[in-house]
Amino acid sequence: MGASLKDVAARAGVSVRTVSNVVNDFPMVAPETRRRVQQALEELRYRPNAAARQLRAGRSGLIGLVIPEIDSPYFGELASLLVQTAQEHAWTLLVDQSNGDPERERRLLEGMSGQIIDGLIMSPWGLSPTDLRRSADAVPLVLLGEQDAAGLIDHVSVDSVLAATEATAHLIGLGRRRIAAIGVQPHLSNGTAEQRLTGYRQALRAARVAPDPALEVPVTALHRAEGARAMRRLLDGGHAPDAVFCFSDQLALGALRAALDYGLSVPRDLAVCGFDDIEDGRYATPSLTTVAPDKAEIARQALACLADRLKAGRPALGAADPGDAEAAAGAGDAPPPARRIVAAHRLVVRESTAGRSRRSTGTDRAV
Amino acid sequence: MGASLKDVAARAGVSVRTVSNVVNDFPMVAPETRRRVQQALEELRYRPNAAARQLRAGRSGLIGLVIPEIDSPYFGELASLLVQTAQEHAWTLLVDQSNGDPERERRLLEGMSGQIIDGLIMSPWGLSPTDLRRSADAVPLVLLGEQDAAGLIDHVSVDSVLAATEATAHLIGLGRRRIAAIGVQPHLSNGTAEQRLTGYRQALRAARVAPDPALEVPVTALHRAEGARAMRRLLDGGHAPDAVFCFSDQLALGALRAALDYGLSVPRDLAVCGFDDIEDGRYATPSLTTVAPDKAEIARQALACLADRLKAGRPALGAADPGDAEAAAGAGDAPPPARRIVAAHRLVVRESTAGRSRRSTGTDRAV
DNA sequence: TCTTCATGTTGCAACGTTGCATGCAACGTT
DNA sequence: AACGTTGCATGCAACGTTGCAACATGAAGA
Repeated sequence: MGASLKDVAARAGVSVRTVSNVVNDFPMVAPETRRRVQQALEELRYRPNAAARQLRAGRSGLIGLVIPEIDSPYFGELASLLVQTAQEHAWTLLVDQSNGDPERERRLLEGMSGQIIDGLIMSPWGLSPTDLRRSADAVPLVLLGEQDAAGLIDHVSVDSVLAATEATAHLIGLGRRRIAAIGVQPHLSNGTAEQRLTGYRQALRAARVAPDPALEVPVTALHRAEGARAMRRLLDGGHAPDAVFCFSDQLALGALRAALDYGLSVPRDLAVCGFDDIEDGRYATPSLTTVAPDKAEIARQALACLADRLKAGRPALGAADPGDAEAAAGAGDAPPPARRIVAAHRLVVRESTAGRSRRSTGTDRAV
Repeated sequence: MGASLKDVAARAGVSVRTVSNVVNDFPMVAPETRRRVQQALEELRYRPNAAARQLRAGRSGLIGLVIPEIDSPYFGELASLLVQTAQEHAWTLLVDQSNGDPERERRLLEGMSGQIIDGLIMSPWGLSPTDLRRSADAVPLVLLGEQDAAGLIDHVSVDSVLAATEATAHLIGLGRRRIAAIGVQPHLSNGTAEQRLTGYRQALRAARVAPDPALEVPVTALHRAEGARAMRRLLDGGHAPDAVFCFSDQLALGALRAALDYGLSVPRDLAVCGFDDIEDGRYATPSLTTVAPDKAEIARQALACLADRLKAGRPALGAADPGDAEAAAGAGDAPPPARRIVAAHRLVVRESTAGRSRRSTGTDRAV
């Protein structure tokens, strides 16, 4: 255990309180005293004890992040942005992964909630918004993802229906008509797959392309292996499509690989479009057309939303500005309704759906 | 703020201490009392306050993890394994990223160290072992990576020199003689690139292949873009190699992409080998031969090492078994010297260096 | 000289938890 | 009847920090 305020006080010959005043940069300290205390602080390598601070102040500066998988590129990139953005709020991120397991999601939610962390950002796969609402009580919660939390919980996501419509319309615009959709996930609660399927169907209907149930392929996970399996199934089953919209880039990369294995040329024989804009897709051969959610905006909005809740929720212990405290208290009476924040997205067209030569500069972000 | 022991005690009509006894499953509580308390606990949805517990007990159950980038596949996979393995130790991981910036590494090290976290796992890029030793004091520290911490700090890594030798020997075994190395990083302190370069050179020497400085290409980062740039430089500069050993899979995937853009056939014209065994490499076209560090073992060993230090370092507050406390105290006298733990690795040969047909089942982990 | 004031400095209490020591019944033993 | 023993329950203190109120000190004003 390191040095405490008491140790420093003893060494500098002042009271504990004065040391605290120096540490916290309070004005009412004589220059000479401040100097002496600062020297003692350095000599003893004093570091404030976060646990004690939190116990007093009721906040820790820690934000929990629960995602299904840290090692999936999409969540990795998102987590990275969240960690970076959190630094701007002077927050540290406590990352845990649920593997999409509802039980584990609940345990993390209840275990972290109300404890140690000031707020929680979660991308649920297994729990429904109602479950989430019931389990989360103590701290503000912001969801990432498409689930319909209808006024129950704040959440941030892109408009997946619209994005899927645009992606599918893009494929239709290439003259494709047998467009498969890979990534249907009936068992998941988060609504992502549903919304993308809805968008896909809407685009087909709008273009008067007859839907074919055989072209809607379910998967059990969003990994490459599943994408490859789905594509093989399509090709083996005699349902060969001329384009495929995958609900994630990983699925698309797996599908791409399988198609190439079957001797297909992409995009000539098969156009491939993904979703997420992960880095791998930019350097795949051919590079992958995809829907790019504005991940930086998602991170920014999620944290901003949490910041708002924190400001409103707690009576601002020791608020410096009385006017501000007033406003916070006023907002605190009627907890503001849950927000639904929609982040931007754009369709990034690359080689896997373009007519361009394969011998191009390659990526839209080449160095 | 949630309910405290005091609230529960008031409701159950017992003392605070008794509630604590129930919460902690102490035996000396009458069944009837226990029942009453438990009911009160549930009614008030009591959750123990971690800050207060830590303040008392001196430990938090939190382990810090500082890695350069969460979104790089290698560190993502490693972080994922660490989080999972940490669960077995009943630890939660606090993840932060340094971007390899020495200043930021130092800040994280000092800021986290001694505070809130019980231990720290770090993969330094910018700080030298000496710097690290100076900054880290309060909590046990385990390094991940190749740097030579010579007895200063515990660390876990694969034998990069040996692995690089094997990889290069594999390329030589294919009959290749103009073997490039992509990934030299003169400015980094972590020793990874140096060791892999050493291994590469050793293999060349052992096979009596004349080294060519023009084939050793530096990079400024381990990303795909840099790999592509390096490969273009090799091909444009008239130093066309017939094989390339990249110090990371990401570099290899970038190099692969650039080679394909130049119309080369891989592996016919150019054999490509990477390092890390990230998932992308398994599904690339062609799939990527690589050195696979045993990441699960790295995670396991790092946490086990930390667990040892924790057991030895602190006098086991309230040790249940006196014999055990004795042993811990005995070990505590002379802090055991820093350990160097070497994790296993293996060379995974895939399409990018094999003579196999391109139309294969693809990956060595196909589903 | 006595109040008023500004400027520094300090003691006390409390945040929620748990180790330790003690309290207090009811019981069986001498 | 006095005693130790056992089974439960409780009070006190402390972990390190900070809000609050109070305290000194000296200078300015009445």
